[in-house]
Amino acid sequence: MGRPPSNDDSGLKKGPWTPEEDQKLVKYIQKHGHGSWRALPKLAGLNRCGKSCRLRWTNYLRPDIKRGKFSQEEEQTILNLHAVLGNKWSAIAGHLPGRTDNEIKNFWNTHLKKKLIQMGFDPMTHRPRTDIFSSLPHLIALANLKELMDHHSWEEQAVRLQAEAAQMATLQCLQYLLHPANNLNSFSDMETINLLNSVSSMKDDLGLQPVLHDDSIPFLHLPDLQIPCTYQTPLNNGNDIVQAPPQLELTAFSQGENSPINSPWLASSSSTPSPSVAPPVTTETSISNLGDACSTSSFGGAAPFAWPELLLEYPLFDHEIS
DNA sequence: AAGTCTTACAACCGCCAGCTC
DNA sequence: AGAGCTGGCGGTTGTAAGACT
Repeated sequence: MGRPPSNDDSGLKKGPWTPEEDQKLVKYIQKHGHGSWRALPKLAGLNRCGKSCRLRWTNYLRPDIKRGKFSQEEEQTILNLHAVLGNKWSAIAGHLPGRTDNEIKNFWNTHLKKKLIQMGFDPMTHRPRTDIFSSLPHLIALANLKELMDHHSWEEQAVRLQAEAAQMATLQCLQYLLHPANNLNSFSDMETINLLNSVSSMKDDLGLQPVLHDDSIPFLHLPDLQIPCTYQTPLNNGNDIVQAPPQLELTAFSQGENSPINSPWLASSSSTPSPSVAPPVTTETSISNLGDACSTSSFGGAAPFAWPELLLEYPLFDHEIS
């Protein structure tokens, strides 16, 4: 791996390091310390620039470097720290003894970033992406197809895929709404509309039939979770849609329950219509048994994850998507 | 078996902050 | 004050190795 040996304009060697060069560098630093990196190459008998020597030492040759695969614990630490620190690789590396910023950066770019995207989270904000609902069934179907083909009929596969996609999308939707950063009162009209459209199109894409609730409420019926949605769209009536926001009402029901379960969260989350917005966005959300929903779904458990403001849980796939 | 695509990661590049003179 | 130097950092590149067709 790496690059072919080459020399820059000043005749200094570039590209991958040979074992002999490594040996010279290690020997010199062990005996004298690195001192001035600029002066080191000449003193150590290397035809390299000081910067190249420093990188080779700090990223590869340093004796305290831990090599090999990242453990689950390290992976979780990186996720947690990245949510707080962002791409501050050196700061993250400071919390992982023996790991270099370069190694963590590479691991992030090749593994964790993709993993978050596949789970439907924005790797930069660590928040659920609201634009992925329509593609979820496809993603999950790809992940499950091979395994399922070995054991089930196409009809069974279709039913299971629909259920899993619906659960996943629902959980992400609810987690997004639950996140304190998504202050429901501060939802922009377009965000709310997009969210509703996502839920609505998800329902359509999955072929789930709405069940009428109270004769008027489109009721998205999911295997473990039920979400009644009342909304008015597009409400434009010839006016700008932005001036006529929809009304969103989401209530989570636990499996087997006929009525929503009261939760402390509900009391603190009910929004009061803001007088400054006319007509106001009125959004009420109650969530219960989110943990149950996780455990009864096929996500394979949940791993604790620290949002900057709150400890939430990322539902983890029990399988890799390739 | 051969060609193509994807993944992993070492190494490079450019920018910037801090220090010295 | 500001020019030059140095080291550190994050982003990007290039390619070997493995996977896939």
